[in-house]
Amino acid sequence: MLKYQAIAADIQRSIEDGSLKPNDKLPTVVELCQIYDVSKITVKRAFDILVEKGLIASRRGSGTFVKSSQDMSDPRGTGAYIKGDARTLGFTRSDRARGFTVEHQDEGAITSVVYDFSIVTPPEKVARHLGIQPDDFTYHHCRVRCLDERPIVIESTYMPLDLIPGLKKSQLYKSVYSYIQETLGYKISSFHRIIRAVAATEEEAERLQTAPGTPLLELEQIGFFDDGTAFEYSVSRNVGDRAELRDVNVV
Amino acid sequence: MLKYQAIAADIQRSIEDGSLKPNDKLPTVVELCQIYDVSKITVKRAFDILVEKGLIASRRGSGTFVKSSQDMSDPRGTGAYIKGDARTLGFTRSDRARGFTVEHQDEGAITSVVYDFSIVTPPEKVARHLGIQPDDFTYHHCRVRCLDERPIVIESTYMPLDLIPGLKKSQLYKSVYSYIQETLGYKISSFHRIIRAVAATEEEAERLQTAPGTPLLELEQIGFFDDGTAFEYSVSRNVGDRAELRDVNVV
DNA sequence: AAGTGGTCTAGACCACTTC
DNA sequence: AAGTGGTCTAGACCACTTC
Repeated sequence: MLKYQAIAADIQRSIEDGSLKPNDKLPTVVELCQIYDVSKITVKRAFDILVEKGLIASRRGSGTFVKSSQDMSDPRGTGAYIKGDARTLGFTRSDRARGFTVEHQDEGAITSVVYDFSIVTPPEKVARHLGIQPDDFTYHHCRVRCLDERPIVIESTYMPLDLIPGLKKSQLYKSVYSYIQETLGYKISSFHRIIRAVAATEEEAERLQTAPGTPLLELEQIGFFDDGTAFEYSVSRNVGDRAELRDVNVV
Repeated sequence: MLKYQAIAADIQRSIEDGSLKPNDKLPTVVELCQIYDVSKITVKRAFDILVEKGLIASRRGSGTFVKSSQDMSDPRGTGAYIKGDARTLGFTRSDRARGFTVEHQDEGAITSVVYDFSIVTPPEKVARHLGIQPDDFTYHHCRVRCLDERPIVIESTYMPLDLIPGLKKSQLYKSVYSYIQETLGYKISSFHRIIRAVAATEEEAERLQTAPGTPLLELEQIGFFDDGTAFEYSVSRNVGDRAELRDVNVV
């Protein structure tokens, strides 16, 4: 682990276990340089991570402070939410405050129903977003993911065949991302997303065990490897009252 | 403007005007150091900005490349969308590709209808999120914002009275954020958000000129000054087929 | 072996806040 | 005047890719 990540993780731990309380002043940058035996720029990068997470705020001339707790976790008791970076984790659910999330795939509470898994030529729009030709083959799969037997989201995903050889239906019941990252060794680096509210169609309503017209949170998304290659185009629709998306937005 | 920001802006300009095309290789870090007469870490920070925006990707050992264009602007032709950081800009609409947005308040196309502007004691939940006591006074306002006469979003906002003296109803027809930043001199630094899909109530439907039950994109949001003080709690509900939210998510 | 980007140092210099 | 965080340098060292 890199030094600035280690320092950020260490400070985050102090905040989460209560040794640093809301509005507490952190040690100064120079003190932290001595404590961790690093240079200023390394402490600054650690701060950047925690500012990005919404945990601290710095004031030039006066110091760096723990933000007053803004515990927005699971306010409607839905028991499930999607974090900002949830797509890399696969499906997640709320674990504790501060938006910290953990995978629960091994606990058996999260299940998938696969409605389609095939190799097709993609729609023109999908081909364009993936940067491939319309006659290049892609995997297409459609699945519903459930938390404790309750359908949460229906996803439709396209991935270029060339990029991801050997994908099998059985992987769809687990995390496709871990297959890509661990088995194939690619590094997923970013997602471009558009978020909308839409009404459930009849088919979606049936598969999601809800009524047609029910509000769904739609995520249209393109995933990229760290070399900038688009590896995935996906549209997922989450049942409005069973999922939500969290975000920390630094200006 | 800081050096790394200037370099990032310069490279972004080259990408947008086509001098750098998708998949083109940028000059190496060392070359850019010479071109701009800066050190490596400054070039790296410029790269970080552009990676964050989804414009470039670096590959250790081989170079830095322009991402293949992922033009997702206004795919449904709604003519209006909310960018990731739109809340600081106030209400915005699509201007060009790559998610670049501009304010259009001076063109008269964006209008507001204010349904309520009063000083009240906040609900318990709001007080908690703002870090104030339930008997501390807050401004409360509810308004509908329209693009070309068409209602897009209904907002309900609470702001602590103590923090923002002198707010008048007339400001609500312009941007409250510019009042806070320019007139009062505070610096807005971040927002915590939860995004959901919900159904329009009868009252909302009437004010938004749509049908009850229509899917709305809800943003529940807390805004912070750069010293970590929460200055705003707001819930806004955007008509599903008239607005969308964009996002670039770096893992 | 040569070239690439990423991390990190030790310290200069600056803007801003506090006293 | 002293203390705070933010930017930036010049360069070392490293991990990785390309040839």
